Amino acid sequence: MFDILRQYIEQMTASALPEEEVQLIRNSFTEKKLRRKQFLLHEGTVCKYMSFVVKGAMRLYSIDEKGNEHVVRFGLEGWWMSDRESFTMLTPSRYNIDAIEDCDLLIITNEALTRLRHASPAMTCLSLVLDERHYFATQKRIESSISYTAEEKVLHLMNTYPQFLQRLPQNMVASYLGLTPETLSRIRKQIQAK
Amino acid sequence: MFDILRQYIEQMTASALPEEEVQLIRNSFTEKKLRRKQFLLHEGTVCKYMSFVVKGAMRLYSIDEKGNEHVVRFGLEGWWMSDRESFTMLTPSRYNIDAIEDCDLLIITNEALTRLRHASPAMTCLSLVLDERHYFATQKRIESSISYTAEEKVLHLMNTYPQFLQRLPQNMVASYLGLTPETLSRIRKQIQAK
DNA sequence: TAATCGGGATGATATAGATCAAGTGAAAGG
DNA sequence: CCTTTCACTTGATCTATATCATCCCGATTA
Repeated sequence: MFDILRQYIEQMTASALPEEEVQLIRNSFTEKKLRRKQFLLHEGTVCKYMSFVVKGAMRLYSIDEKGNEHVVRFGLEGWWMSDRESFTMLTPSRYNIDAIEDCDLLIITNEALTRLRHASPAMTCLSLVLDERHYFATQKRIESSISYTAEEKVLHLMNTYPQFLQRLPQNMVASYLGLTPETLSRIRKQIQAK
Repeated sequence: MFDILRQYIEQMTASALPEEEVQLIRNSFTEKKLRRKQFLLHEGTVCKYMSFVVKGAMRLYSIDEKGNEHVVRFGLEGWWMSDRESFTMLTPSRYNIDAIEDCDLLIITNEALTRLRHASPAMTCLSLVLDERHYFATQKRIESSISYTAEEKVLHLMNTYPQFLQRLPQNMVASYLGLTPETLSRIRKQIQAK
């Protein structure tokens, strides 16, 4: 399980990890399995773990006063999941994280991550690279949410993350796009027809 | 002008800058004044500068095929402005940045910033702090854009950035929220009536 | 003193997308 | 194996917001 993370880090930082650093990193993470529908984070609690998704699919979502769920983000293989604000600031989260499919995770506490960042140059580098990519991706997502029609949003998603529509429940993808499931269903049909 | 940046850095990193580092930082930035409606970045060109807004107001926006402008982000005093993806990757930008009011800026090139980050611990720390804050802020903005009604979006903006509605043209704020100027105008009236 | 212009307000109307409701098929769970 | 649930589709209707068209006002500019 850890080998996947190791490969991932070497790829993202474009450098081989010295054996010493591999051990350091390995010892900082814990394996965790989550069954479908199990929670990694409950609203109102502090997000104790940052988790690396080795296998499976997760989502981070909020629930409004009317009880509607709003999917803010998905996590598939090779993605990180946590409510970063809660994780970093140790404040109670307004979000939930649960497993959409059975998951294999590698989790790390805030404390361990902080220590690791100081001890491992590769982890420092990884953080920078990920923050940068996240910045680019969210800017595009914001732009699409303020400028695009529903159909454009779906087409854009099909280009950016084609896996989402193939793999994840459509009602969750609809929520992620800020649409209703009915609208997403109709628009897909419409797109298909071309 | 530079003193503002210095204070800002000391505040954000919660530590006093040694004089040597102050000089290093000062020498990395250039002063630039921009008159209202002048551009810092034109779509199709590479974003050469990251700029710190000492005074004034700017916006980063895209233009769609129909010629509509979409404001992705504003920059007021104490904010940074650039198309980070273009700035970092040296790729042509799809965005424009121009001045909404006359601006005083401190600008830095990618090369100088990279050098500075290596030479100045404070700048390294600043980058981390800013990335983190940006992460928190964009997650909330995405959540609001997928979950809120128009009225909720306006109320949320009034809580988060009350300056925007007082200081910036309403049509630009509407665009930032993904609404039409007419809708924003009506909703404000409606909110006022309570 | 106009004449112009850009931002904002407001009314009338149109429409994209939401909501409500029903039916279907597949899969989860006892 | 049944049966209960859930995701998805489709149709009918509703409504929030967009669009279109004027009008207004204050700030430039001629």
